[in-house]
Amino acid sequence: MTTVTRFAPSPTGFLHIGGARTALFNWLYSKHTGGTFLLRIEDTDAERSTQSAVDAIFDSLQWLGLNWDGEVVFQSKRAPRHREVAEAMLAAGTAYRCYCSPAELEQMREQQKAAGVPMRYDGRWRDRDPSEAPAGIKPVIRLKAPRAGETVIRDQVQGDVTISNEQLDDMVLLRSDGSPTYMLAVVVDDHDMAITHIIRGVDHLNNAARQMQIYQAMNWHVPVFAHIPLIHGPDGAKLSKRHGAVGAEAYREMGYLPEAMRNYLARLGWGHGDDEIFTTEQAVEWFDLPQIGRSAARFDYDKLRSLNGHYIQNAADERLVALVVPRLEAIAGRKVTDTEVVPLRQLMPELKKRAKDLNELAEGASFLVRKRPLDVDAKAEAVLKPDVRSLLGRLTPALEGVDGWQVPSIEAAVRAFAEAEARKLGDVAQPVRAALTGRTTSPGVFDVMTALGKAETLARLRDQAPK
RNA sequence: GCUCCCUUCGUCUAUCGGAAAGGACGCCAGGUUUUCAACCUGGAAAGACGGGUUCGACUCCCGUAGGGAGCGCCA
Repeated sequence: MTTVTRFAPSPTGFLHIGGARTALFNWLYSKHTGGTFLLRIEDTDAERSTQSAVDAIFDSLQWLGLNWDGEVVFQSKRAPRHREVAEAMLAAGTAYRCYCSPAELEQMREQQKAAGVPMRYDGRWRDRDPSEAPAGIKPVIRLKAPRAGETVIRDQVQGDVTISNEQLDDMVLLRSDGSPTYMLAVVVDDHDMAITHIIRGVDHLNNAARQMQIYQAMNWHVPVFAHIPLIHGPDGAKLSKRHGAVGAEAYREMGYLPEAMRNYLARLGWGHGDDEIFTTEQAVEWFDLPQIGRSAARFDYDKLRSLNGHYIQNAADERLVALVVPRLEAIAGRKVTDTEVVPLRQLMPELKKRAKDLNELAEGASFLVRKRPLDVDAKAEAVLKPDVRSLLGRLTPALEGVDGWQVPSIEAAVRAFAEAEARKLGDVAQPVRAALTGRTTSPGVFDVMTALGKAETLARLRDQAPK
């Protein structure tokens, strides 16, 4: 049997980072088993669903490289089929009409709460004759759930979870306006889409029991369940807006590489021995359901950044150049010219060692596109003391005579200068860095000087030398 | 309130009845260096608590505490 997995988000906002991981796990499992990965948009809540959220989901999944197979299924378009199943259940006697008003149900719940008993629909219309139906009330259709026995979910992650059927009430399948509820819709869609494995967050674990009752009522084959733990914020609390970036697209903006996200997310709640850094191909090869942990994991930015730094270091220079140029343009407030891209490309091997995200990479390269006189940050300013500035003043003439302007010739000249000044090389190099980049961190100064060219180098040095 | 789930270094995790409880991030120290970074070496750091079961428990069972999820004509 080939496996069919699915990712089924509701389009009520951006793609949550937990949702991204759920999608990743489904994707990995389908690839691992050579199966199919489907996407279904659960947009039955017309009130909260938006087109922009749908677009954001597509966009984020594509960015993460989690491509789905076949056509996207929109749940809202399947309402007639959901209704059809509800009618079939009615006909089969596994569902019934309930004429309770919302107010009546509210009252019932309050009484139950006051009495300290579980809040559940008491089944008052379960065996009542429809002829007793009050006029003017449009009924809902409820599942005639088994009242005795128990429902056990054989979960690949959580193990066997047994829930007494007494805990489960007769849930609404079809609302009074004829629209299907989520519970009905998921089951019907998963069945119709021939989903074999349902991998989703544990927040659906309790739902799984109710859904199983629908499968059983319809005599449908029950798919394999795997309920994965949730991701919490760094503080251990449920991930929410106040944690900042919770949408996948925010991570793209923050300069994370999709392969780093995949690696990090895969490692959150799943593991393969001591392996920390692995390719997506390896993840596909190794991924399996039983290896998924049962406890919630906290989102650790430091570890993500560390991984991202690793992937940046190993990324092709050309790719990084392309990713960084727009960010450089944002910093410079103008287009980056083709001639400026040349030194950027040249310095990329050194630049990328010093960045944990694309924004840091752009910041590190920004001296290449900044105009003179350079803005100098506080740390660099601290380096440029008066005596250091006069030192730079003396260095400039020494550099003017350098022929060839390549690393060896520049280095020879600077070393000779340092020696003549009875200074260590570092005493000269650090001020030069500060003057040329306005920062205290950069690639090697000789590389920077070569990239900048002789004229620009001398000009920037003179800018910082005493007048 | 009721039901279900979870609990190993600060964080992510390995362990699947017998190990000095391993790795990674972060942190600290050292090395290298032209600064920072990268890189290399070393270090501190964990089985929530209490009972069992067993010759022997991080591993199995029970309880307590803490955390999470669910209990809608939301998804």
